[in-house]
Amino acid sequence: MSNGTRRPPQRRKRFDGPRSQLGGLLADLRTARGFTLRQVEEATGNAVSNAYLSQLEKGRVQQPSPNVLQRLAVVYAVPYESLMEKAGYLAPSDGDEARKHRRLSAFALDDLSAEEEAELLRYLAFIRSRKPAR
Amino acid sequence: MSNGTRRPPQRRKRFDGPRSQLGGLLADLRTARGFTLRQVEEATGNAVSNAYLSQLEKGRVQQPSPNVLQRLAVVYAVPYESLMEKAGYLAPSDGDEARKHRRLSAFALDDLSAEEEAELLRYLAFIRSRKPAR
DNA sequence: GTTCGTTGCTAACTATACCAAGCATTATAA
DNA sequence: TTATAATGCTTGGTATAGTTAGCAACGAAC
Repeated sequence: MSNGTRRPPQRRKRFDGPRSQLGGLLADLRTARGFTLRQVEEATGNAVSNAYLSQLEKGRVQQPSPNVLQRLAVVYAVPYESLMEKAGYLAPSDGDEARKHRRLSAFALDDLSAEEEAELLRYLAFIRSRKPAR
Repeated sequence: MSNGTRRPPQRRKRFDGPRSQLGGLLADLRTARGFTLRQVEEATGNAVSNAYLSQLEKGRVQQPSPNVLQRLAVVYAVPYESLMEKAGYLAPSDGDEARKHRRLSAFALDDLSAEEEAELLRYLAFIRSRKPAR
């Protein structure tokens, strides 16, 4: 009752081998932002259940529908197309449109692919995990 | 055998899903080009069966997968996006959203310290150096 | 007439996306 | 300790996308 601020339990990370591309990406995006499965579920307006999101991240779903991908793209603030591509929808056949310029200028975050962003965020989380919380 | 349970001789219009805009569009596209269901099936490399195409045109399928839509878009020589839109995948409104999305919104950039930014930049360069230019 | 051959269409079935409910674990509070 | 809450994850089930096999109606040739 008394509103003690609980801290989320930390789960041990398991290394279950090579993750599916989309699953790993989604997991990285979520954890890098510090969201829980249920937070994402709510952020999508209950359009994506936490159970299903878990299955997605574990690579147990082959081809999630674009509806789901779009919701997640909004929540994670990544381009919809990159998720579609990872899901195997957008043919990588010399895709010209999805292939966007990469400037590589100063902090060209606009040009980050979702993959790169996920890696960066993961790395940032790693950096910060070594320092006391602010 | 085959006693009285015959189907009505007249092919009558079943009023099932008149509001399936996608179905009507697909039917129009096909008939306008003089294709038969089986011709389209073959034109898609047997990726879309004639039976399923019939269901699509009759509006019996709610949301065909993008794979199917892309195949049909190629066969009918129409933009993929229009079929996606008709299928209800791409949001019709939202104005000119698709161009550039805001990125990293959840992970405020101003939250980065100078050291963190520098480290991320170096890491980004490292990431990109490992991948051949796309 | 009776065969073919083609048309659109449907029934029956399989595969799987997706959810509701719950479980195991961890952490905090009493 | 025990209770409560929050986490990731699994299980059982339902809805539906998509296929294979086939049917009835229409011709054209025999």
